[in-house]
Amino acid sequence: MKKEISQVVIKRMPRYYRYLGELLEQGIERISSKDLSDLMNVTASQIRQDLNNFGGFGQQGYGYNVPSLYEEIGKILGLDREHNMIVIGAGNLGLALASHASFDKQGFMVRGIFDIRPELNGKMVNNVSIMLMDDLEEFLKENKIDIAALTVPKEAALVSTNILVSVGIKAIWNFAQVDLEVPEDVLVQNVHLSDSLMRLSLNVIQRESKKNNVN
Amino acid sequence: MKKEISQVVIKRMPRYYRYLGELLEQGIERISSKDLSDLMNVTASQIRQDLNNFGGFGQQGYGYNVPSLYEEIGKILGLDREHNMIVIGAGNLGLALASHASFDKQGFMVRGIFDIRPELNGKMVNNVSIMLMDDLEEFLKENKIDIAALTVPKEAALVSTNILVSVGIKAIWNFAQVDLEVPEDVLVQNVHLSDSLMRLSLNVIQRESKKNNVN
DNA sequence: CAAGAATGTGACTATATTTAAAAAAATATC
DNA sequence: GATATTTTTTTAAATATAGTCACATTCTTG
Repeated sequence: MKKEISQVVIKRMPRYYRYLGELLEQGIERISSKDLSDLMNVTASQIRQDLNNFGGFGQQGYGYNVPSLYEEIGKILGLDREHNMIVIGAGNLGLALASHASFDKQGFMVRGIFDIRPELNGKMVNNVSIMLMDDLEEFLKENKIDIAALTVPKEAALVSTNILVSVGIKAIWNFAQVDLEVPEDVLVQNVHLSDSLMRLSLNVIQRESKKNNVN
Repeated sequence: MKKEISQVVIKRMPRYYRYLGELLEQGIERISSKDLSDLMNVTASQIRQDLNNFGGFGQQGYGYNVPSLYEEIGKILGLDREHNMIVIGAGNLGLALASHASFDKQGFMVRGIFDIRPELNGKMVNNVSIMLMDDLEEFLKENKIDIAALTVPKEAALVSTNILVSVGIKAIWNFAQVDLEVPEDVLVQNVHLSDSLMRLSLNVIQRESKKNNVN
């Protein structure tokens, strides 16, 4: 029986990967959980426990081998394979995602961009062509797409989601300001920018009121 | 003695605000925590407890008044005031933030965009002018800016952060792939898009391996 | 081969969430 | 119009989850 890995742990994995990548660039061969914890401002035991969810990558008396741990976490994150992506919405946000170099590098390949505006049809962005929303369904039937990024307004997002789900897409990266309703086997990863900004604002206010408070 | 509000609670507040906004649009006057919980797929007790962190907004036997709760949560999130923002980086992502209509509506006003590329200097985006990075420091001294959004590469983000901090900016909305080091009184809200995408990827893999597992 | 280093793991503590009990307000009933 | 009943929030207690600590075990290294 495999234990389910909790979302809090999953959330931390990309950050480990990022720091390991930097250590790798610096040519550092080994690192202890203690040294990594100092670098990342988390406890060493959390690092050890997080990693142990996926396996024992360290070695007593030695620590962790940077190149090998980097590779292992990469595998855990699925960066050892290619992911075929499409972007729905050719606005600034959609274009930003489609032309983001580091996604390519990590194996997330944008295979198409879709928009409702006819004047954009056929335009190329970063070697990927913009197509019409009307062509989405057929495109999805002809190409094996793993992930769809939604960068369209609320209503359009709901319509698009129905198409995506009906064609069998299993992962949606949602930037629209709405919670998508999808079948159980479809994963949705939300990036609610407004929510994030409001959180920042709330924290600012909390900070202020705390400061003004006679403690 | 005021109890500190935990980040998990803060994270949920914008979502409540979003749903309350939709109820308001639909002209719904009152709602019980139970009905809201069905709508939002969280437990009713969590809603009540979350809201009670900020005050008693409900009424026994009645539930919550939608317009008034919407307004109260708005205040909590700081949407009753104007926030002056700048965007650093006039790439697609920066432009997306600068031209995002709903930020304006919620009181987050973009007052300037900064970029290193001289050819963009003076261009207008959504009634806001693009300025040179060299002019950033002076601009910040002459204008009261509350929030700076960082949409530049790693190295540029670190340089910009130093300027921002030195001039006294207290809130940074960070889209760069790096953890910023700032004094204790400066708040950083990270939006790590790559991390988010990797998390989606990891979850997809987890889902797959679970499916293939003989349980 | 022995001393030191650092992981992996189980026990403990803290935090977060849910359930349960109590209190208050609104509506129904006489 | 007073009283009983229902609704639903509050407050408190219990459970579940997450994070930390500490140590026995294992590996490295001189």
